[in-house]
Amino acid sequence: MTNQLNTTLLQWMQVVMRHSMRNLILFTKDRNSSMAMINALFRVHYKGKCGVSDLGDHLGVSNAAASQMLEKMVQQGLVARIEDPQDRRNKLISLTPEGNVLVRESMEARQGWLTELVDLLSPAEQEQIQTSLQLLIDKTATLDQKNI
Amino acid sequence: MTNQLNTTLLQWMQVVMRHSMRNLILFTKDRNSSMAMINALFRVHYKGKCGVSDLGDHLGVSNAAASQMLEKMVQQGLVARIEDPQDRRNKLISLTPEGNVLVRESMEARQGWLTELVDLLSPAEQEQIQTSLQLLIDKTATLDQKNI
DNA sequence: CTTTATAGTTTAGCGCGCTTAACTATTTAG
DNA sequence: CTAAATAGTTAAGCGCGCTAAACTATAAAG
Repeated sequence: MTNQLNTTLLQWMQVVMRHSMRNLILFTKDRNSSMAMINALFRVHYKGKCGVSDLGDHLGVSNAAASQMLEKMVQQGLVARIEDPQDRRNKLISLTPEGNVLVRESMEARQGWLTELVDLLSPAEQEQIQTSLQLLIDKTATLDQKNI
Repeated sequence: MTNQLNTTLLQWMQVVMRHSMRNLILFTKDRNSSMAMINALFRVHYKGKCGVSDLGDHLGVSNAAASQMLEKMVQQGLVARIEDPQDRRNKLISLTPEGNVLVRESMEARQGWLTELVDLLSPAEQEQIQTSLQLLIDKTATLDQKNI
């Protein structure tokens, strides 16, 4: 808990936050989007198909709000909303190609400083960090499998 | 640009995003705050004293909007707003102790999964990652000094 | 000094996103 | 077959945060 790596991770998150958050906010403004929409896109991107209320729960809003937001996103062509053949009360939300593009672009919008950062590192340093991050990514994946 | 580390960093950012963003959104709701406020707090936390319009520029809103937001934050006791003795047209925004607490808590709100993640790592792995992240943090600091 | 520029505040008005509540459609339970 | 439960949509209303514009106060320039 008072682990040293924990502290370092938190510091690193602060650095990431400081550099990326502003870009993300400006990005959502630029694209007539919102934090909630981007977050929903990421959720669908990761989970695959989602229900309307499921997304609402995830964002901490009512299913009415989620339904309204998704209607907008459908009109913008970011997601598809099709009836679940198994249970026709459900709607399955999935990403369209445009939605996938927006997910990628929202990442790239925050990425600018990262390429500058990488340029400051020697090849050896890059390789070491590469290995470390890959480890974190893999371990997070196993963590996620437990927690659904 | 098509660097491998770059790709990995982007992947890692995606992981961080997926796990932290929802918590942050829920955190701002819980505290009667907003992404803009949290972002402003982080800016002041990092830069020290800021002007009103400076913060508005940073968030991509008018100085009127910034002034209104800061008025709210002053009332909430998150920031102090004092006249610059050097140029009395300026107001200097700084964090109060409460503001500092909120910065820290907003980090901790996103941290939950990180401690779980660390628990999955062996001491050797932890040390390697620790070193790598510290390197990233240090290099970012030198990067920031150039870009003000 | 007077003029112009700069920093911030205040006000009015507008649009957006949320909630509640009523409604439709489908499925499950009795 | 009817009643209850579940998933989603729609409509009305409300509050919040934004902008534009007018305003105050201070500083810099002519």
